[in-house]
Amino acid sequence: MIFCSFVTMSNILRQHIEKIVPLTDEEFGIVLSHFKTRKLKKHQFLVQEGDTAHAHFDNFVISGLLKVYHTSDDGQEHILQFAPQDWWVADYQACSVSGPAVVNISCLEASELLSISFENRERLCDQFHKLEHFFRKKLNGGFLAQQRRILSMLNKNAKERYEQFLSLYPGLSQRLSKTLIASYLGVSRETLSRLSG
Amino acid sequence: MIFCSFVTMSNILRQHIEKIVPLTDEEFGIVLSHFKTRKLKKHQFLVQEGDTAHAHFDNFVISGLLKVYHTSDDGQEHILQFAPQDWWVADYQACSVSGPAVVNISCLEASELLSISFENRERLCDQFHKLEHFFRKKLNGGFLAQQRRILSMLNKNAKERYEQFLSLYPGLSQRLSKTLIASYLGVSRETLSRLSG
DNA sequence: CGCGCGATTGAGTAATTTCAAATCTAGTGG
DNA sequence: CCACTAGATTTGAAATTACTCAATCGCGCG
Repeated sequence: MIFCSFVTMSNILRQHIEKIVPLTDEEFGIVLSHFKTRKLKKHQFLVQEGDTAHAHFDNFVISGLLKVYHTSDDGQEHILQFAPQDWWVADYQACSVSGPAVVNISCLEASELLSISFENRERLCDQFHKLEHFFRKKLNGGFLAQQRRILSMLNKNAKERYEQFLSLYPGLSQRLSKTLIASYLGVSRETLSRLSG
Repeated sequence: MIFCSFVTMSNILRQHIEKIVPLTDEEFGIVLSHFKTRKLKKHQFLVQEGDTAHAHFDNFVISGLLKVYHTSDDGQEHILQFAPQDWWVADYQACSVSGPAVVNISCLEASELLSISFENRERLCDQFHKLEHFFRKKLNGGFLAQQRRILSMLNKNAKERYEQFLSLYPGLSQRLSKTLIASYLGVSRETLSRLSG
């Protein structure tokens, strides 16, 4: 695993934002100053259920892969989201309620992030209309993805959902164990195994 | 069914927005000028799958009740959202892709709406930072609700999902047939019937 | 080789669906 | 007031789907 330099990470973030809103050098400098870099190893936690500090609230993934999940009383993991490079990942629940985290976020691969606290993100949105626009557009994309997922859970059986997952995220499926995909799709790993053949 | 006057409808919208961002009279006047009122009867469609016009893209429900749903090939309805008074309802998919509508939206009760076109909404967001903020916050709430719903589909069995629905939306459940609730929860109406007893 | 981990397979069980029939309920007209 | 109808709900029974638990397989690695 090769790590990026700070300059490289900054450039990746800038390009990502500028797909939606253009920024001057000065503006981007200010934006960037609100972020911190983080490097996490495989299996390390970004957020654990019950955490009360939101210093690393919203996270842009430069490299690596994370999972957002909830553990039910019987110990089963239910995956809400995978977050590969170029995605944002957060405990979105904690943001509005600003109580303790209700989900876990951990690394499936060693990962590099640019993290921003909840307060800093809101400050940026206040200060730069452009950034409020950027975050709204991003959120809109996430909303649509979730809506599609809900529809596929209402609509499709396990096999169809699996095929849809493979075609939606072809690169991702190779980096995930079938067990992980199963707990994203909402089926047992045994059932998924019987489907693939 | 008693209809509201235009002034009453305006006030409801203003109060709704001002829960998040304060507005001057002048600002609200401009905002309001981007909306149109609509009255729809029970069973009438706001959006039908395949519609290409987005003149009534985003809709604030003053009174009544609507459902957003998708019909699968075998004719089954799958409900993505119910929209009672004080909620927003849109074919969110159509907004980003701006292609034809992929869902149906129809009235379960006679309804009064304040509708805004996609273009007008984006114009408002451009013109007033406050409104971009407002819509981001609203979207965030919707995102969280969807995330909770996904989790409950991964997490809970039919009975638990039903009980959660009843406790989350106590007022709504009385206005909905069990068939409708079933197709929101993703179970057959027969199964839901067996659970309630 | 032998260990560990993920994936697969088998068998029995539980939950849900499907299709059909019966019941209930609200509204209508005689 | 009563009969009648349409729609929604409930119930029954068989079929399907997915789950659980246990055993086995396959593979990379020390």
